[in-house]
Amino acid sequence: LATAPFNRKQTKPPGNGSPAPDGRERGVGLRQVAKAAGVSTATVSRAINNPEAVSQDLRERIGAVIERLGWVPDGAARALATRRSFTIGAVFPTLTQGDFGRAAHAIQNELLGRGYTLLLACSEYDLDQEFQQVRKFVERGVDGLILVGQAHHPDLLGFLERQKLPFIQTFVYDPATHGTCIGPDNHKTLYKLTEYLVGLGHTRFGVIAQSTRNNDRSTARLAGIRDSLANHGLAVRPQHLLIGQWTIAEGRQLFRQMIEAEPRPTVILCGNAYLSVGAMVEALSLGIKVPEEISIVGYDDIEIMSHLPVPVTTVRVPGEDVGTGAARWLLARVNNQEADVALEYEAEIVIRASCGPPPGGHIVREG
Amino acid sequence: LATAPFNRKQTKPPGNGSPAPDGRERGVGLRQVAKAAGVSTATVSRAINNPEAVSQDLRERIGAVIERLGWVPDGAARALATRRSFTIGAVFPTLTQGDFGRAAHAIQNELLGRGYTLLLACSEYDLDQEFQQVRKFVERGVDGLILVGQAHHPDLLGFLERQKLPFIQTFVYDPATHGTCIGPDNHKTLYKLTEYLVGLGHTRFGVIAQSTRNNDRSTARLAGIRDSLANHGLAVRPQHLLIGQWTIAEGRQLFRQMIEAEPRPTVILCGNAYLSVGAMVEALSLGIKVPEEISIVGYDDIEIMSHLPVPVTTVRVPGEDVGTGAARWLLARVNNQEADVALEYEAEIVIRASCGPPPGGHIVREG
DNA sequence: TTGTAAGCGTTATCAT
DNA sequence: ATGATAACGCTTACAA
Repeated sequence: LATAPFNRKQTKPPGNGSPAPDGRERGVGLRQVAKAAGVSTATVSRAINNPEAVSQDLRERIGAVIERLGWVPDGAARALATRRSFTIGAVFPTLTQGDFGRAAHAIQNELLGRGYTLLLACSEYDLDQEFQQVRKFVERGVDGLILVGQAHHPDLLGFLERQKLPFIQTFVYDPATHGTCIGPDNHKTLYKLTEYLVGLGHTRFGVIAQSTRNNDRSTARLAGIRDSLANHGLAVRPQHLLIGQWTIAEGRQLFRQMIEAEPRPTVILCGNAYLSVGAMVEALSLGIKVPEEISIVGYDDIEIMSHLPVPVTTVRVPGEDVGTGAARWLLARVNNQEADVALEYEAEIVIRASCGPPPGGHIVREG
Repeated sequence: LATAPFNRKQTKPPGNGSPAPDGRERGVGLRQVAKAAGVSTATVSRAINNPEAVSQDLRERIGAVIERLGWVPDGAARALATRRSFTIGAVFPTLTQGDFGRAAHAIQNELLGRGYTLLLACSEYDLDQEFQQVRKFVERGVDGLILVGQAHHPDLLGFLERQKLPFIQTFVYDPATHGTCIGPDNHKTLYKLTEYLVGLGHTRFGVIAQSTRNNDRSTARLAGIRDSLANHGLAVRPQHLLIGQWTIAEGRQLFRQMIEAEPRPTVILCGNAYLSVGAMVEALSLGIKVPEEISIVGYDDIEIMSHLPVPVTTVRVPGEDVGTGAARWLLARVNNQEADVALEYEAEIVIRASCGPPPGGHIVREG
């Protein structure tokens, strides 16, 4: 039935062929340009996509006509014909967080320079929403996809697999999954940071973490802390593990809660910049001396952290580099080229005044 | 020549017609779905775009097949056929500034709920870059465009005009251009704010403004300040007008410069949140009492401003509302409907501890 | 309600 | 170097 062939070309209404089927004056298109320049559509197409293949003379004439008519090529038609959209999609949990904003910027710059457009969306840390955004992007025909982290909707990766869509997961690096991720090794980073703090003599660690629900990076960081502490026979007490989101207000409130715990921790590790700023600000307003009475460290570096009365020690994730690297790597994949990009980006521990030895503590170094 | 008709349909290579031209197994498409469901492509198309027009039976069968085959409709083809992309483009100067970030979020939510996708780009306050981004968006076939401010590349508006592309300019409202803009009236807002400060008794106004180059909102705000002051026979002294960008570091530096001016201003108006935070932080670190010795006010409200030891008085622009309104208004235009949206959004003056009467000053009230 | 087939505005493959 | 024309994958009259 529906598979039957049908070749009755004669059925076509009279005046036909390819160009200008009837008298309708649609907006300017390739055909109008071609006609006005007295050449074929193929030549105009070549003139813009592969100028060298067209004679100097024609190239100029066509350029002039395009200018005069104000023609803008139709991306949809082009995408349909080439099966490529020259578009890359990126889904971030949020854009208002320091390193994501920096990365988005870097990605856009990198893509722009190579003729690609970036489609940007926010998932608000919601896996379903992320999946939905990704589907949208796939429908829009993106040539590649940039995601954050490795925790996704259970169907997401399979979906991308079936669509044969190149993608890269950013802000994560795990040797075990080399080739799919780009960013810092979250576990290693917090392991190092914790080692440093243990080295200062700290023994009671408070953690104000971002929720690990739908956030594998947060999970990895927590594991890094735990593994380091375990090395020294230490652990985070239950009452010293608090969960927050991304506001200064929460940071303040959780800090207050933390210092009332028994025993009081000697240092507080915060899951992101806002929580740490909140903790710092609250300490200030309570008149608690940092780092003399308690040390505070953050994660991610936003400008205010270095301008507070007691600047906050933190981890600086090279968001720009991660973004640029992700874009480069992805474009290489999209074009079946070899990608010459680093996949692991070391996060830097930025030591500022907010951490020191524990109160009454003594430096204990392994060795 | 190129205008000659050509009707030699017979030239076509053998096996043709419309569907499955040859044996190639391309990815799943509408045709594969139709074939698998034993219906025509038209029916499948209707089943997804206009389900009511298809019998219950078929609708379910088709849905199952789509699911099984994992078909994702091709947006480019759809856009080509419908002449619509269900895509809206937005170009912001930056995303890392409070109100823009909020607006972007709001726009995205509004669009998502109505089946549109948002394309987001940053111009970095550069008019050429803005124009370039807009051109890209037009090529991508956006159905509408969201811009910030009224200052654009000289050819931009004409370009949009010729493309007959609906657009709206956000974060500006000027009764003179009603119908093209949505946001607060920048002139009015700073006029009001200045009146308030004059009312507190201030006479020497320092201004740390954002550059007015390529920034009509900044220009309007400056004019608002000047007009209000003129009403009282006052003016901003040249040495009291400093220009910055958007970093806390600059705010600090310019604050230092400002308080060394002769005479010292009694109040400093900052062009954005970061400059005001910088000023506040610098005052703190210099031990200058705010507001006793000098008052500080900002523009735009970011969380940290209310958490500093002396919270900063500022103007809160309803970025979410502006974004939502802009999206609604634009979609209405795109669909030739009446837009039932407010175009002026009053900015709110958020009074906090950072401003008070001038040192040794007395309250002077007009009237 | 369902099917047929003509576009949508490009690109790309052939010829010439 | 240039021209003719068949796709590209979908929507949508129009027909049945």
